[in-house]
Amino acid sequence: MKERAMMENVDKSASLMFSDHGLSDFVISEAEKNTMASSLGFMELLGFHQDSSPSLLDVLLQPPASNAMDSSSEVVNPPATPNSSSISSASNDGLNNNDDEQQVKATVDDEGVEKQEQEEDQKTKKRLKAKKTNEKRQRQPRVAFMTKSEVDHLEDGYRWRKYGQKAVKNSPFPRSYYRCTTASCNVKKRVERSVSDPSIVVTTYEGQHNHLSPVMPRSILSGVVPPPPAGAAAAFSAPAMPGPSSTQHHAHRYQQHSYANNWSMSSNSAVVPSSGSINAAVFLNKMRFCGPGPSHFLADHGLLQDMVPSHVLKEEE
DNA sequence: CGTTTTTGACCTGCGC
DNA sequence: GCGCAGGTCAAAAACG
Repeated sequence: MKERAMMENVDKSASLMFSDHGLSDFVISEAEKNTMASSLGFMELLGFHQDSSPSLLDVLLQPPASNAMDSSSEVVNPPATPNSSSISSASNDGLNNNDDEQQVKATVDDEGVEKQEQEEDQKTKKRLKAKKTNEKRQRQPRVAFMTKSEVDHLEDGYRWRKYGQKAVKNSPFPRSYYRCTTASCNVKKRVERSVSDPSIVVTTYEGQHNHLSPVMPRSILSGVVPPPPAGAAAAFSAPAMPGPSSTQHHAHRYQQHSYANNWSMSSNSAVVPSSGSINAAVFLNKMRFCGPGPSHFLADHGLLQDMVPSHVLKEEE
């Protein structure tokens, strides 16, 4: 049932993507902008677009402080997730009332408690040390895209390990945090559902894979794949179709996604037609060729055949 | 039994 | 300084 509904939605879907690779000229609808802003915390994008101030590249490459978070609104929706209780950190009152109990424990098991405290201290110090050594946590350029999908975690050819989930302000849907499971690869991605259209999954990649996709089909790996371009789009340096691997159980629910009917890419003017029938993995595979210059674009080797120039799309409308 | 997910706690940065 | 929201950690639970 749900799947059929999905299929019906596919063609009229308006998913969208933006990257830091030459997207200074990117065009999205008002509704999409709102969705993006609320879903991703890229509030700056709105201003950026309307004022035609700095390019998206500039926005995304800004120092962490400016675009890392969205803390603008004051409305707090009750999170609809089981772990929402994590927000209750402010309510220490009840805990403090246990002072008596704690004192008794202290007299009975003084040493144990002390040990525990010491351990916790050490843990905290460890954390602080680790963070100090990293100094200002460097935030990598990010790439976000929206995909119409029933499943939250879209298969993109890489293996991800979930390391966190948070309730998102103004959204009933939680945001999940994933890290690439490959050692020494610190690519992360965030996955959340769009507030305005729950059938849309917003995936934000951060960082750059330093390895090939573990489930990359040979046909894609061989020859066609040049070294990944620098920057966030390389996070998808070798995305794979959700092929006949162990990931197929995801794949069968992984709809054919269409992409923004208004999506453009700087001078390349590439737009994925809304009637397109490529899925996210293929789309990402295309993206990796959309580097700084036209040469990247032309390096498509046919993979971009279902992208059409924006003017063509407009004529069709 | 190894790997992944869940989830409460904690940290950081920002705005007021 | 405080509160809030985003992001991360890590122990425990769940899973294959």
